[in-house]
Amino acid sequence: MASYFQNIEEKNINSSDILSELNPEQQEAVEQTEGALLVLAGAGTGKTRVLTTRLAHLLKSGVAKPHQIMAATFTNKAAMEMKERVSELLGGVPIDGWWIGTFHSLAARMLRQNAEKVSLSSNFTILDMDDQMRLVKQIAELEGVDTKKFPPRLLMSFIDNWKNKALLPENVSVEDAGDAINGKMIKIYHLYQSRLKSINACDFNDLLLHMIVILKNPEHKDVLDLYHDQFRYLLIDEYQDTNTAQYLWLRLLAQKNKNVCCVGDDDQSIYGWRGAEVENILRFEKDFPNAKIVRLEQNYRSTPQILNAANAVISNNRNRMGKKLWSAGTDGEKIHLQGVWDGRQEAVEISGEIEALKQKDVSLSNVAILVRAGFQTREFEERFMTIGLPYKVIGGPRFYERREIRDALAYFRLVVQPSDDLAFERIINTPKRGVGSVALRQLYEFAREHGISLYDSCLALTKTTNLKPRLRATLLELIDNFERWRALLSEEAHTQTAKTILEESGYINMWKTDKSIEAEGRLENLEELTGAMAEFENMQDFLEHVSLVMEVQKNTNQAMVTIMTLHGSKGLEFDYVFLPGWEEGTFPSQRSIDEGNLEEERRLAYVGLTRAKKKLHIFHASNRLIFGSWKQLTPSRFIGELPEDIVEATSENGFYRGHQSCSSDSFSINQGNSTRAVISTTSNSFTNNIKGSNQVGHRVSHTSFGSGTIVGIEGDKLEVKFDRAGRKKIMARFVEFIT
DNA sequence: GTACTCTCAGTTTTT
DNA sequence: CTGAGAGTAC
Repeated sequence: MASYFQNIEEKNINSSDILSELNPEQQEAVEQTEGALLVLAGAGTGKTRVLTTRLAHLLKSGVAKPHQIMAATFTNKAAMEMKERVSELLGGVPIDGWWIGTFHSLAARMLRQNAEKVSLSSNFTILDMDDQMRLVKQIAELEGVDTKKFPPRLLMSFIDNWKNKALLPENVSVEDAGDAINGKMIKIYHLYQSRLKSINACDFNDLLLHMIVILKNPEHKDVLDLYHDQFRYLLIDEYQDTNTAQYLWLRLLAQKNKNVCCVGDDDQSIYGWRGAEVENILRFEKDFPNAKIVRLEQNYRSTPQILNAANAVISNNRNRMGKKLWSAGTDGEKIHLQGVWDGRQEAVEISGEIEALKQKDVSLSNVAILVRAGFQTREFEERFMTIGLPYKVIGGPRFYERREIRDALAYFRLVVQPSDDLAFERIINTPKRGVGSVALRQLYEFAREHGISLYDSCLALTKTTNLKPRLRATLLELIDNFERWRALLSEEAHTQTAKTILEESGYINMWKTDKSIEAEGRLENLEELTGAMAEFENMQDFLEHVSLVMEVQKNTNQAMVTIMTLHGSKGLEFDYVFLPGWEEGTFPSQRSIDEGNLEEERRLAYVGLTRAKKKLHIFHASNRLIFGSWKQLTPSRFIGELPEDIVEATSENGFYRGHQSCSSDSFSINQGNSTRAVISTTSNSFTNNIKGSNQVGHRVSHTSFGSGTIVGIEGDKLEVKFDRAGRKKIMARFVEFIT
């Protein structure tokens, strides 16, 4: 560790150089190195920068050595950026091994050092959501719970909520559990936890939870003492997003030295549903009586118009600490507000705007589309694909969640960790080798009876004659393979072994012989997987990375439009930001309206608005296809909260003007057992929903009506007789119904 | 044990 | 509309 310190000394950088770029308030926050400090800062005020600079300053001024500082962030991206920036500030020192990372990765690292204290071994597996669901489902079924009525998702959400609050099964009060799942939920939680231990695994929340248990246990006071001695300084980003478990963990670590620096913004608290407690920010002064609070309100990111809009919207929230962002800038364009007919037109208009920006030599990497929910990205993807506009969807279907990747990982996991029953189950019959549900049940029963893992059951049963000869031979071969692969792992490069495993298990071949279109892509993904592995020293490290970092870094130099959720956009900024789908039910989402959780939703709007540096475009559609049926929508209440004088509203097709909700341009149809409709073929936003040729007698299908037959053509109008009664609402503007 | 067809429920947001 | 899971026929 001393070598890091020397490196920093050798670099010829002054403390004052580090600080020179900051304003007085920011400097104050950076320079106070002793005691507790809360930086309350609005969007775009450089709060993360303060945190990063403070870290560099602690090192540069010689107050601390790298391993004495722990910096926690919520996303891997934020952690990586912090590392890069710190390294840069210190003149390019290597930052490997420093305690900068996400809450989960830091806790995981600690837990590996202490796993045996919660009866795990240090090579425990970290389960992903899919594994968690399958596990809880199995348990529920064994307990006779109807998993149709109580889906695993729901069961898991009970457990997650308790874990977010740092409640162990024995601490969940009966009142807390209520009569959840007929009073069985606590028992399921108990069983879930013991099952995790028996397969030597943790879920995400356990990483923190186990550490809290250890640090709180007087028997392990030595562990707490050790960390107290080591971590002299704690730095926490996005403090408003901490849940109770994270809060307790931090407090345990901080209680001796009390050198804590948190930065946060109560207006950007958007993770309440994940257990985040904004109260943690409010409680800060109580937890650390001499805490100093620095407020940052000068925004360096956005134009006055954008700030104005953000301030206006967020001021409708009652429950906030209150702060008002200001900017020294004066120039800026009005906010562009546009109503469109439907989701398709929304995509068309936005792609048009982006093309226009491109004409003006704006780099596409400065443009983002921020949506409320993942499904909204689809319409844009289709449009961008059609017109060939480069784009990337962040947080879409994730690399490590793809089927082939999860299968491959299950093989690797089982090699490293034979007790991983979930991995075993996943690959035992993939590729198909005649070990179906019957065989699996037999293994299961044996495993339960003897309290051992499925792999060990395999091992034991193949030594007996209890299995059918064919099955026995198959399993023997498989075990033999696994033992060999495990041995290989310590002999040769892990990337080589990985390839061998996929090859010899027949997995690669399974996709090579698959005739479906995706097969080729899957093989490419597998290549990419083994490629990504090379960056890690061994298989164990790689698997850890995979479970904590779901995203794979794709380095591409092409500038692309970013499409992502509002949640994913926190902490980022773009020159041009498009905010589609500002309708009641879309944003704010129906769920948050139903649950009366509009303040968090409004904070989300605030986050979205404040991502923009130069210009904001807000869109809302009158009609949207939801679950395959058309729904009419009214503009979001948040639109009404924008100050009129900074908004420039435009509309296409003349069906929407200004801030009022759009008129009812639709009606429902239901005429016996079939529907006849005349459809205008010149209206592209409607006829794009029709598939088929335009000749009398030909069949067509419509996204809303289903299929029908063309009975007449006149000019640009088609008369179609649909097979069944239309039960959907349709736009009267483009369709007339024949009575 | 596998492959195909049918029904039904589901859309927030994520480490 | 789509995907998962169940049910059915080989």
